[in-house]
Amino acid sequence: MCNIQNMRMSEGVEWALHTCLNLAWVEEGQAVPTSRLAEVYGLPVAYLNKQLQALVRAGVLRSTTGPRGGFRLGRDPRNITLLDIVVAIEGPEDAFRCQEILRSGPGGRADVDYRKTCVISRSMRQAELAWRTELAAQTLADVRAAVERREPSAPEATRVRLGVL
Amino acid sequence: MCNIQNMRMSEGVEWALHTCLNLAWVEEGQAVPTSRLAEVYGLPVAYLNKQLQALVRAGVLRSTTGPRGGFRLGRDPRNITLLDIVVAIEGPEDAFRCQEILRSGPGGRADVDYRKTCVISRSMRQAELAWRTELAAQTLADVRAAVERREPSAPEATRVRLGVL
DNA sequence: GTACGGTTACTCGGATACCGCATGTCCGAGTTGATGTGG
DNA sequence: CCACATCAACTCGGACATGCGGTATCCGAGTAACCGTAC
Repeated sequence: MCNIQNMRMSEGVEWALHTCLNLAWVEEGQAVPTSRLAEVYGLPVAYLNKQLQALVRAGVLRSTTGPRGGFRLGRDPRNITLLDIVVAIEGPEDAFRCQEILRSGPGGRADVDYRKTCVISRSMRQAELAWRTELAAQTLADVRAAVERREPSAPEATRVRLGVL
Repeated sequence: MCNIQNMRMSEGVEWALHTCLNLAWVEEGQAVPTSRLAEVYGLPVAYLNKQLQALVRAGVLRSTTGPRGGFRLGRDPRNITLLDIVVAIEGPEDAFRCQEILRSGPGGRADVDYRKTCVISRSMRQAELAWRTELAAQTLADVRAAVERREPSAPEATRVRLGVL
């Protein structure tokens, strides 16, 4: 009896992050199909496609159909934060959803927004805000630069692996 | 097609937080059974009991069986942080689980811990650390004091409602 | 050689199954308090 | 009146169902490139 598995982020987030990073090394105008992107890490093609669709809806990626089609970044990597990618996959909702159980409690009032007044709710929101702030501070360009600093061959190697160039 | 529901924290966390706060107003030595605690917010008794069991295992609460039995705080409210309660319910695992997909990627090595080297993984961990730090900074005593400041009648009202005193 | 139309192959996109975990429920073990009886 | 043994009720604790949402898959719509043909 060990419930050590709750509150798990979708594994699609990890796929999305790495895939976006790879796309950040592709020169502008080039599109890469899902099959190539999935091949890099041996991911299930159809499911990765589904995740990328969410990124397109969020504006992080742009898609093109037909031959030579595929995905590319939707805007400059300096304007794409890690939070953008996480939110695109996981949704904008907080992990902690205040159900406002105080309303069912003693002296609960229907006209009060307990999400704002409840001390506990405020603390939880504040913590999540710190998390979001941290993620929003890191752009895709930052991550790309950090990786290049350690592995200068990464850009070239990635382009070759993706079949562009 | 709107997946706006992922990464949800168990609703039991909210129950646990409010219940622990209520118990923080009970004078030491008194135990309150699940039925009373659930009654306050109209929660399902058996399921709340299950959550409280997790808190007992974590040392946040102590339990007593038999008549006059029930739950009480396991230690001083100043030594119980919101993080303690959240971890007790959700488990110690991070929300973002690095699957180390880099290992399956180009040049992936079996002897490397990508949880530490992967730049993306590090960023995600750093963000979660900020979240944890924020939660660990708030003790149950802090929350109790904050509520009392706004509603001075809360301690007495809670004790009455719980049937103690 | 060039322009154009048809064909083909390739891509994304959303609709559709499957499965695991969180949710919800139940009954049994243990303990305490009460009660009745005997001294 | 007091001590003790028995009884009964109450509590937690873990084992057992269930439903929903994430995971995984598939096929169809649309498009761009290619190729062959005609000029």
